[in-house]
Amino acid sequence: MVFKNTIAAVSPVRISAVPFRLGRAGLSVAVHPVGEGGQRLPAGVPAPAEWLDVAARRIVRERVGSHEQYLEQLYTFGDPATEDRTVTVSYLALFRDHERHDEDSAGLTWMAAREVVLPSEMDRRVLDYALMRLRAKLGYTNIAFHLLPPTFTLSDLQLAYEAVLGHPVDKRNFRRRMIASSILEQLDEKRRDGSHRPAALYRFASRDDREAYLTPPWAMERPEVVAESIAASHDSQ
Amino acid sequence: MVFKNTIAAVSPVRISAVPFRLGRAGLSVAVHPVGEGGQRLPAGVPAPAEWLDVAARRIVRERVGSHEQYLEQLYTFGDPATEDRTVTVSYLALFRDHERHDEDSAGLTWMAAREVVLPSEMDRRVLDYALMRLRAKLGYTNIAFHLLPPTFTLSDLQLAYEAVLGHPVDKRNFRRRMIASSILEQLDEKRRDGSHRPAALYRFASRDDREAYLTPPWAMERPEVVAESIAASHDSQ
DNA sequence: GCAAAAGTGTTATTAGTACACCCATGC
DNA sequence: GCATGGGTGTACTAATAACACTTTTGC
Repeated sequence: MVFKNTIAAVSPVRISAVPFRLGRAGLSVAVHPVGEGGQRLPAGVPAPAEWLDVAARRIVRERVGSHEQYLEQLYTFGDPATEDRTVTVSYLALFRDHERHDEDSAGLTWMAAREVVLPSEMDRRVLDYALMRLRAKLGYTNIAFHLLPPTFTLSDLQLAYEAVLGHPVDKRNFRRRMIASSILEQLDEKRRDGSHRPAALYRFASRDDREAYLTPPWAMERPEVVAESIAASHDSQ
Repeated sequence: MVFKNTIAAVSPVRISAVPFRLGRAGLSVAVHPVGEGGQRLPAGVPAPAEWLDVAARRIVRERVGSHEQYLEQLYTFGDPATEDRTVTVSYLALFRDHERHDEDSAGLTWMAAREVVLPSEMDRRVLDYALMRLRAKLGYTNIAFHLLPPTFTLSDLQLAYEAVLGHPVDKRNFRRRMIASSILEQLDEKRRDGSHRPAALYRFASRDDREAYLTPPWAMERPEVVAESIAASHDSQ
């Protein structure tokens, strides 16, 4: 007997995003103010014939008013508490602080992550998970770069790590690790911005992030790489 | 202006699972035969008022005919190729070989992973990703245990790793690492199963998997502190 | 006694951690 | 000349990787 993959029921599908950036106040999230001092995460609905990841990108850009530097699907929640069996697909989005943001493009504001108050249980779950993933990924990917401008100093980079992690890291060990990783490329210019020694400027040496792990290669759009990696995962016996 | 999180459209939501177990032929997948030598991954639809993870568990148990040892959500795909905008939520499921499986409970059969032929593009994506995640997780979690019976020898465990990874690992380093991790507990009994020295039997010392996210040591500080800091970053100031 | 799998240590290399002072600049 | 952040090295410890022989059993 062969089972039919029958599709019987339908559910509303919702996309919910956590847009992060690094501001003067540290790690910030873009939220919609709602009610008395509460906020809600930006969300939306995919259009017909639209991949979820494409829909997420569109929704994030519409709401935030600028282009994200990084987008990653997190987790999908089915909430039985909702009458209509809403399914929420959550995304993490990273922005550069220096990019122009139409602050009020959609009633959206950037708030320090620790000051956000989310009345929605689902929103809290999504934010918690996004933060956890972001922190974890600092350790084994170059994800932090997506929060920084194209050129930056090692101190900038370290501050980014500390802002996300929530605790200080050792300067010498940090710099050694970063330089050893050889994803940084030192520029000739230096940045002079105060009464102190100028800081060397860096940029990323390579475009291809190795966020390989949790993000499937085909979920990121790099056709050639995708094919190879999928092939390899079967061959390697 | 405050944006409404309007839920306008609905989509069929489908759950697709990759049930793995370790058999004599190495890593096997449970599939439905379909067409001429092709297969399809087991799939189903969530019921009303059912969490996705609960639905996935139910579907996997119905199809495979026994209880999975481990279940994890993988990725959610919106396939614009389907007329009705089907959304597929994919899951990884691990089974113990020795459990009784109603082989034909739903026309389902276990096949060596490398021999599976999936006509569906979506099915191939899901299987590829499941395998990638399973392999990656071997390295930093005790996920392999869910593929083994309650008691096992170190050789069993090593064979499990090798079957999933697809390459041999060093016996002495493997045993040292496993024992050092102190998640194993040696039993008094030994297993005699051939004309050779009997092997010591082990079981898992703890129930709680630490699939703790890939948290690098230097991002960690002390465990409690991290927990606090995650909490703190949400509690409104 | 021999086949078959279990079990066991050492060495070399690499990665991580802790820690404190001098350097270049603007004012 | 002093305040400010930029930049540097060393010693200790822990983790990883490579590598081959002895032990216990069934027959």
